[in-house]
Amino acid sequence: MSKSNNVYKDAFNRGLRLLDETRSLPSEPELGTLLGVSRTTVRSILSRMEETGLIAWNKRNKTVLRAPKAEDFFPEEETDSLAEIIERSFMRRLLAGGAEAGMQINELELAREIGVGTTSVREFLIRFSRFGLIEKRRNSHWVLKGFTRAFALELTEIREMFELRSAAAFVALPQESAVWADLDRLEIEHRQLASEIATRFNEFSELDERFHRLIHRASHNRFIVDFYDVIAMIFHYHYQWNKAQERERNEVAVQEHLAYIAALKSRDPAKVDAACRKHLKSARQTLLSSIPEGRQVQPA
Amino acid sequence: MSKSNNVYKDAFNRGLRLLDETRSLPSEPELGTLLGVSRTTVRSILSRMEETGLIAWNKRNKTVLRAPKAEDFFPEEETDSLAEIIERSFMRRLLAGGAEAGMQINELELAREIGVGTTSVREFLIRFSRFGLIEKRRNSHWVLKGFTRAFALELTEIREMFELRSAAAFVALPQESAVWADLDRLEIEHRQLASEIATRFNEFSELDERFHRLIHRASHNRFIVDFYDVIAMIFHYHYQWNKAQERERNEVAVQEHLAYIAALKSRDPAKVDAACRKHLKSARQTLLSSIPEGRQVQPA
DNA sequence: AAAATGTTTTTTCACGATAAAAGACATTAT
DNA sequence: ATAATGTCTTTTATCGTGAAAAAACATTTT
Repeated sequence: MSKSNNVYKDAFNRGLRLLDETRSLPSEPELGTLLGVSRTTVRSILSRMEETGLIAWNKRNKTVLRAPKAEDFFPEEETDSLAEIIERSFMRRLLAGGAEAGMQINELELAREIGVGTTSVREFLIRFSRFGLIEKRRNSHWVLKGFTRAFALELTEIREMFELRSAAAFVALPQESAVWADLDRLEIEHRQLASEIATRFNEFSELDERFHRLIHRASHNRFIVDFYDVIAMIFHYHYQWNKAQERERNEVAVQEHLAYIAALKSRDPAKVDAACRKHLKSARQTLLSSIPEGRQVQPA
Repeated sequence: MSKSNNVYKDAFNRGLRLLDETRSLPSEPELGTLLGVSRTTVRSILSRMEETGLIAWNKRNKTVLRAPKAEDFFPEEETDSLAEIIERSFMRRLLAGGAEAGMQINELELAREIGVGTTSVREFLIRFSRFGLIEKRRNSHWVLKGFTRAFALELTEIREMFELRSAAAFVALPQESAVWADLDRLEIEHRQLASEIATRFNEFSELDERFHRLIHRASHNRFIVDFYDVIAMIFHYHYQWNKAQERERNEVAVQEHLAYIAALKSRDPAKVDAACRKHLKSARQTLLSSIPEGRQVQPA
């Protein structure tokens, strides 16, 4: 098996959802941009849709014959890219098992365990190394640095520098800038979420990421924008493993975001700075409190 | 050819230089740590040294028979790792030829041109992507973002944030910290270089890197420390291609460093901040002035 | 002529295989 | 008993290969 066709399968599944909405599908190039794949893949998708009786396909005519059923979809797990599979496996090991700092990482073993080639694992590790959790010994193995308190502190230090600067840049943007409309939309979403927080609290992390990315983008600095990938990754896995007080935490965070948004809209740098600092401080606390390890010195 | 033995060749060359200094070589493990390679490689080296009559080797006895001659060394170009070869080729193309932003990068073409496998090129590009000069399109090619004025500004913005913070952390280090001795040593090297600047000006960039890395390390933040790799890489290639006023530039920079060092030694945060800002400002100017592109708007 | 479809070529992604290098284990020397 | 040497095993670095996917080119349709 030299390359899985997950791109095709994933696009096919997404393509199925389009069938509900229309009587006939658009042109191949159009479908390509819509699904984010090449025409080659679009044609494979259309072929299968024809074969399984979903559409009648004759050149430009792609008539929808029936609505897709559950069995028309490819199974979810077949639509993931290898990189995603490796990342999940790796993070599970890292967060679940004994992920002690200093432990060495074996490419071959990882590859065998996950059931993939070594090249894919190597490439994953190289990409992953920018998160600062692993490090390569020249001509030798990788070393796990560990998801430690030190790591969290270093991460949040940079985060705070970058976000304060981005927030300051944000308020300096002209009124015509599209970000203000984006911010208004996010504010509405926040208010909706706040009013239904009891049931929808688990939707917060996605909203959180979008909100912070919007702010970081105002820096117009690729290094700042890219750094948010590190934060997002950590928070993503962190929240999957630490569900303690999730509802309460998110409830607080939503309110902080609303205050932050209000400060941004006031365009008063001092208010923004204060609201931003307040939110970042509690975000830091949340992260730190989930990392045990901070062996307190016992008072004598 | 599945893997070049450049590790062996490079270590062999370095091993040859040890022969000048002693009458007999130390134990295999000791040589291993000295040369930074495994015992396996050490033994290959010793074998060859024996074969070519450089040493007599019998178990623990490794007697030096003669001094190494020029022809004993492996050619320099055979000691480079593939990654170094690829990086150089890539940077040459990027800085020399038409490196227009938006241009797409072709893995296969690059691999063919350099004469290496695609895997190595892929891995290089992934590693290189953290420098912010290229970007991957999902399931598709890489895109060159270009070494533009915008890039230089974004880079220096982060550099300045990080270095100011590191310098502030530096002065807060206790007197017992080893960094103060390191700083003293660097100061001496700076003074020596300053006094012979007319002939040794090209040695500055190496000293520059060591100095700034020392300061960044005081941040105790892996993201700050790692970011210096980006700066070092850019400056490294930048200086290879822009030799205009090299002597004058370096002369100024050495003096700025000395003032900066004096400020650090004074342990006065305000002075440090001022000296740091001054130096970073001129470093930024130097970098910016070498990037043409800043198409001036012609006065009407 | 512009945009779609049909066809062919090229590139990316991922694998297994192999030599270099590291590492582990067994044996011998101080 | 410790530390070296000798030997064997495992892992890393790199390549060539082939299928998936993209891209380029040619042809047809509106």
